[in-house]
Formats: sequence, structure tokens, C-alpha cells
Amino acid sequence: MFNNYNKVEQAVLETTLRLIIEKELQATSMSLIAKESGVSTGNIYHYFSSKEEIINELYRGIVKFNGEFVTRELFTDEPIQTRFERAWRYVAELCQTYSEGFRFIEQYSFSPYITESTKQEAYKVGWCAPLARLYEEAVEQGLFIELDPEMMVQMHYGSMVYLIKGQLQGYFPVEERALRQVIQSFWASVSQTQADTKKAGSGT
Amino acid sequence: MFNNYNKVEQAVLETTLRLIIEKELQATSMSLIAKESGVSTGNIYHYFSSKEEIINELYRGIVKFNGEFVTRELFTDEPIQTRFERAWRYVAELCQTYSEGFRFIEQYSFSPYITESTKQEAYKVGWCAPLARLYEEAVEQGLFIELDPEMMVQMHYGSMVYLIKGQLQGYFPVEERALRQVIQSFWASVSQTQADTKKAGSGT
Amino acid sequence: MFNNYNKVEQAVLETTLRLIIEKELQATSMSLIAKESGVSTGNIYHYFSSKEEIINELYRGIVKFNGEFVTRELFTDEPIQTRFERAWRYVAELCQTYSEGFRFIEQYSFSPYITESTKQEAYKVGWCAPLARLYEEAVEQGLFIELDPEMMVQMHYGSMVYLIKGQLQGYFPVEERALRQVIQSFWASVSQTQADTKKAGSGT
Amino acid sequence: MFNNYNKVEQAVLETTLRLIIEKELQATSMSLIAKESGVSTGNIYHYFSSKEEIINELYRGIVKFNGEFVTRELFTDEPIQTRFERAWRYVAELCQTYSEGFRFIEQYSFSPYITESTKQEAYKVGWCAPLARLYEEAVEQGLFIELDPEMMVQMHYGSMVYLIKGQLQGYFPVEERALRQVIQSFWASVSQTQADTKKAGSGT
DNA sequence: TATGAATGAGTATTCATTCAT
DNA sequence: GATGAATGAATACTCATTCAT
Repeated sequence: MFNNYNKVEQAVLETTLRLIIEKELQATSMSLIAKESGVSTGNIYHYFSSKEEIINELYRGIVKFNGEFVTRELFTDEPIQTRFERAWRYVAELCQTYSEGFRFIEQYSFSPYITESTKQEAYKVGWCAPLARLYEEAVEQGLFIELDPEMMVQMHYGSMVYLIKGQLQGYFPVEERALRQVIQSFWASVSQTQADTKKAGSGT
Repeated sequence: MFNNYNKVEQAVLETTLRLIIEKELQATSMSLIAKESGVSTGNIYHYFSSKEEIINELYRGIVKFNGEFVTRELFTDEPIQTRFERAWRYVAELCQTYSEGFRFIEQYSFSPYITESTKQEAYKVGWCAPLARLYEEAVEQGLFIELDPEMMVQMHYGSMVYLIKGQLQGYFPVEERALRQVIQSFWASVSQTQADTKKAGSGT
Repeated sequence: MFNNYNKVEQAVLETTLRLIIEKELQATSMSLIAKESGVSTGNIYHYFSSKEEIINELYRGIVKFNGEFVTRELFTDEPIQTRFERAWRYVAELCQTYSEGFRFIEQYSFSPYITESTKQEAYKVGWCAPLARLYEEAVEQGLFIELDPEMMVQMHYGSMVYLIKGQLQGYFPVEERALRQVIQSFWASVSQTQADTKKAGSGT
Repeated sequence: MFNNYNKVEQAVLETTLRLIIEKELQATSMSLIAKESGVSTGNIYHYFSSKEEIINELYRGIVKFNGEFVTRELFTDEPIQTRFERAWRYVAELCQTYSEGFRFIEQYSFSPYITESTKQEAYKVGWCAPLARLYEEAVEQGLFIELDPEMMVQMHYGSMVYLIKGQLQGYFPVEERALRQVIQSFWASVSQTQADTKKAGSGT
């Protein structure tokens, strides 16, 4: 996951990620990171200026990895729906396969520990913006209702997050069939046709 | 928000909630809680056995409050859609009006700091289970697609969470019109009619 | 020496003074102060906000003590020379009897560890200013040459300091007879009569 | 100032002196010395066995330099007073022109960091002993009172130190006229004639 | 010679918790 | 009940020194 880093950095980042998921940030002391990563405390500080920097680097690294993972094949000449479904499948796969990274981002994306500049930097390499562009296309083509594309992506991502969370916590399994339905429901929830029907149906 | 507690407990819980949202858990020391709440450390330990207990009590108290807030008028004899829409409006109102509680639950629902027993206890008084019952009704009546009701509630809640998060972080505003559309999209995303249409449309 | 402080503060200040003289500031760790003073580290921080504050409080306390010690009976109606000689005797006695305080002030009066505000505060309670007033009187009465009184006090104090330093380091003993001569030489060095004679004699 | 050393040693010593004066010993880490001097830590340890050795070498080097500076033309056949005045002028010039060295010696001459052997070695190359020999001559010739020559040198040096300190701290300026008076007062303070007069005058 | 990555004991300070009053 | 002084283990971080290259 941290291929762009040297051996020491990689060991530190991987260990830190694992420990934070296992035990929480406050219980993840530098000396524990040192012991578990096999890098001495002094040397950790040779590569990272502070604990905060490790956490922020972790954040950046994961978001970048996730971004590349999800946006593969996003801008092909296939139909929008095909690409839409594939992207959300990748998101689901990502959250399940790299669940530590997923949980980390979930828990710390709103933490003061992650600086504003890290968040901004991360936004540029994440998948939310590219996916929002796909949604925008869909809106332009009259496929989707006229809602802020970013908002729609967030909503769908929220659904996915809570689905995975429910699964990770053992509330319910997320099988292939359910996943297919879920992704279809994403499309349905903002699709133009349905929206019209709906508006009529809701009668408000 | 903590009406069931005595004065001291109330002061401690309210102060702790405010501080945790302002500064994070690790920066919220017992002595700070003591100073800000006007209750001496010794006396805090008279009412709570540990810091962990305060946090867990906070969790329980907020979830209970939220549960009562959202499930008001949930089981009337109005049409399902009416009650569905009102419930989600209450959720939105809750998250926006009592945003500290919302953020706290968001941040700590997956934290090891909150014990399993607290989470289970909380589940019983929260609004997810009752709302899932409403969804179940809708499935039984053929209004909703055949998906685990809990799963659907989680998905919709996830959307709402990320919507509010986006708003709280200033990414986009959530105005009345958008909120109406969003709640309609919740209905649409799992409504039977649309699902059929969709299945046909998607062509997979 | 630290009578104005409570028991804990007194223990900490006395221990710190002793250790700093024995081992230097950098070798005087908080945990050592804690161990030697019998006050736990946590409790030291209950009374002092930081190590720097301890050192600064030490400085203030010693200077105040010294000031009171030396300026006893400085402004009586005795002849200036009597008071002059007594004051310098007190300085000598002080440096010898309370040599730890003397050495501490010597070593740290120019250290960045002692803040400007401490130095200013200390100046007001020290003995240099009162003694300079005595010198001023002597200048006004034509007893002393026309040199900045502060400068003269500093010069004489410097002599005294180096005398005591030499003694403390074992270079030479400072006996009663020598001390008398030294104090006389202080008077002589700035006395008007001699200065005139000298100017003539030096012939430059 | 460190002409007897090779390039690397010179860079290290000069950098260390500057840093210690700027920031104090405890804030002058080896890595800072390495960075500022352009010599890697490893290489510093090739030339100096420890940090302590650097400090001690600094001490020796400065004292040697000072010694040579002050004792120039000390043992000519000019009158004692001429040589006396010139020596003290050199001391004043030294303290003002090479103030970093002056301050270093001042601060560390009584520090446990400087070993006894360094101090003894330094004594042999410093200016105190030669100047004391001049004082001894003066005593022998009946010019000076019968006081330990070393003691007298220390006293006068102390005066000079505190004069310069007062100036460096901005308490008062030390102009040419004042300096002349001061050096005359040194002579006066221990001159035989004056001493007699004084003894009579003091009447104790 | 020269480099700078690596070490790990040591630093000041914090903080949940206890307990005498 | 209520106080806040006292405890001391734990924390993030530093730094003199070593050593493989």
C-alpha cells in the first residue's frame, strides 16, 4: 500500500495503520510503533518530524492509493452507467479488501489531527472529485436529476460506508446479490426517469 | 439533553461533550472537564467510576435522546411514505440542531473506547431498529425491494450523515429543496416500482 | 532561605539549588529533583508550571534574600564610610555563608533561562540599587570621584565576586586581614583625594 | 581565533562558540553543530572524542588566545605603571572585541563541564599568572600594598568583568574617559602611597 | 577521511486516578 | 457529599554517540 516510500517509512506507516485500527490513536504510542515496526524511536524521527506527521502521511498515502484504485477505467468510452457501476464496485472492493485504510480514513477524516492542508492535498488525489465529474456528465445528459454532483457522490459514498460498517460490525453480510441491488439503488435514487415518476407519486 | 441525570452528572456530561467536539478525546483531560464543569475531580469520580464511563454514559445518553427525537410519531396510522419522510426529516433536524451529539456518535461509534455492551444497550434505545421496522412493513406491503431492512436504513442513514458532514465542512449547503429531493431519492432508491423499471433499464 | 514559600515549594527550591550547584542545570532533571526533594514529579507541576519557572523562582528568591541581608542598616545616620564598609562586609559574609545562592546567581544571571522580567523584578529587590544610592551620596559630598555610581558598585562587586571565586576554588584564602584591606581598597579606588593625587602622579 | 587547529577543528570550534553564546550549552546539540559547521557528526567524532572535549578544547583555545593577546609587551623595560595600564587596556579591548570568547570563559570557568585538568592547563597559558608577576614586582618595589598579587589581579579582573558585563547588558556605556579612570582606580586601589593615606583617613 | 542513518537511554511534562481532609 | 493536593506511570520527543558504507 505504501510503495512510494522507502523501507523504514513503509514499516512505520504500515505498523501505525494497523495499531491505530487495533487500538486507537491515543493508545498507539511512538514507543509501541517503534517496537512493532522494528524501527527505533530515534530513527522514526529521522524520517517523520512528529507523530502528527506520521498520521497525516498515512492519510495522504491511503487517499492516494484509494484514488488510483477507484478511478481505474473511469474515463473510458463505455456508457455512463457501466462506468458508474464499476466505480462503485471498486469502492466496495476497496473498502472490503483494504478495510484498515477504509476505517482509518473514516475515523480520522474529521479529526483535528489531520491538518487542513493534508485534507486539501488529499482531495486532489482522491476519487470523489473524478467520480463527481462522471455524475456531472450524467446530469448534463439528462440521466440524473439536477442535484449538486458532489452532494450525490457524498450521499452514495455515505451509503456505501454504512453498508460496509454494518458488515464489518457483523450486523449483516453484504453478498454479491445485495451489492448489485445497492449499486442499482444508487443509480435509481438519482436517475431522472424515476425522479419524475417519484415526484408525481409522492404527491407533495 | 441529559434530563434524566442529576445536576452534577449533567454538568459533567455536557462539558465533556462540548470539549470532545472542540478538542478531541485525547485533549479532553479529566482536570479540564473538572475545571470547565465546575465539579472537582474527586467529585467526578464520585459519580463516574472512570473517564471511560463518562464517555460511555455520554454515548448512551445521546443515542437515547436521538432515539426519542426521531421515533416520535413513527407508528401512527398515516401512510408509510408520510411517516418515512417525517422520520428522515427528524433525522436531518437532529443532526443539524444537535450537531455535537451527532458528531460525537459519528466519531465514536466505531471506537474501542465505547464498549460492546454500551453499543448493544444503545442499539435498543436508538432509532435504527424502529425505523427498520417501518422499512420491513414497506417490504411486506410490496412497496420496497427485497433487501434487508436494516441494511436499507443504514444506507440511507449513511447518505444523511455524509450530507450533513458535507454541509458542516462547508462543501455545499443543504437547503430545504435539496433535503426534499434527498429524502425522495431515499424512497426512490428502494421503491419497488423504480427497481423494476431500473432492472429493465440497466440491461445487465 | 525560602521562608516565604510553603513546604513543598521550599523543598523543591532548596533541592534544585543544591543540585544545580553540584551538577549543573542540564544534569538536574525533574525526576532527580523529585526524588531528592521527596515531592513527586506530578506534584512539582502542581506548584510550578515548568522547570524554567522553578529556576526563575529560585533566582527571585535568592536575590530577595540577598537584598535584605546586605541592606540591613544601610541607611542609618552613621558616617558614609562606616556604612560602606559594613555593606561590603555583609556582601562578603553573604557570599561565603550562602555560597550556593551566590554561585547560582553568578552562573545564571546572564543565562537566557532567566527571563528578562525575572531580572527586572529581581533588580528591584536586590542590593545593587540601594548601595548605588550610598555611592551617589558619597559623590555628592565630594568623597568619591565623579563616576557613575552604578558602575562603581558593579566594579567593586566584581572584585568581591572574583575574590570569593578565588577562595572557593582554593586559589587563596580570604582572611579577615585581607578582607579589611580589600574593602579599604574599594574605598581608596574611588575616593576623591587619592584620585587627584593619582591624576598628577600618572602623568599621562 | 583558532589558528593552531586544522580546518575541520576550526570550523567546529568556531561554530560551537557562536552557538553556545547564542543559545546556551544545553541548546547546542551535536547535530546542530554539525549542520552549522558543515561537518558531519561522524566526522566531528573523528576529530573530537566527545562533546565535552569540544567544550574543553574551546576553553583551552580561548584562554591561550587571550593570554597571548594580553601579555604582549608585558615584560619590557618600561615603568611598571605603563605596563600595568597597557595590560588592563588590552584586557578591556579583548573583552570587547572578542566578546564571545570572553562570555564563554565567564560562563564556563566554574562549570563542572570544564575539567580540572583543563582549568590547570589553561591557567599556565592564561594572562593571570604573568600579570600577577608584574603585581609582585610592584609589591617588591614598594609600589603596591602587601596583598597576595594573585588576589589583586583577580579583584581587578572582577571589576573589569563586571564593567564589561554592565556595558554588554546596556546598563551603562564604558567610554574612553571612564576606562582611563577605571584603570587608574585599579592602580590607586592597591598603591602603597594611597594605602597609607587611606589607613590614616579611615581611622578604624 | 567522510557521511548520515541508526540507536535507545534520557528529557520535560501530562493525566487518570486516589485519598486525606 | 465535596475538595484538590498528591501520585507516578506513561507520553512525545531529543540527542550524544556509533557504525556500516
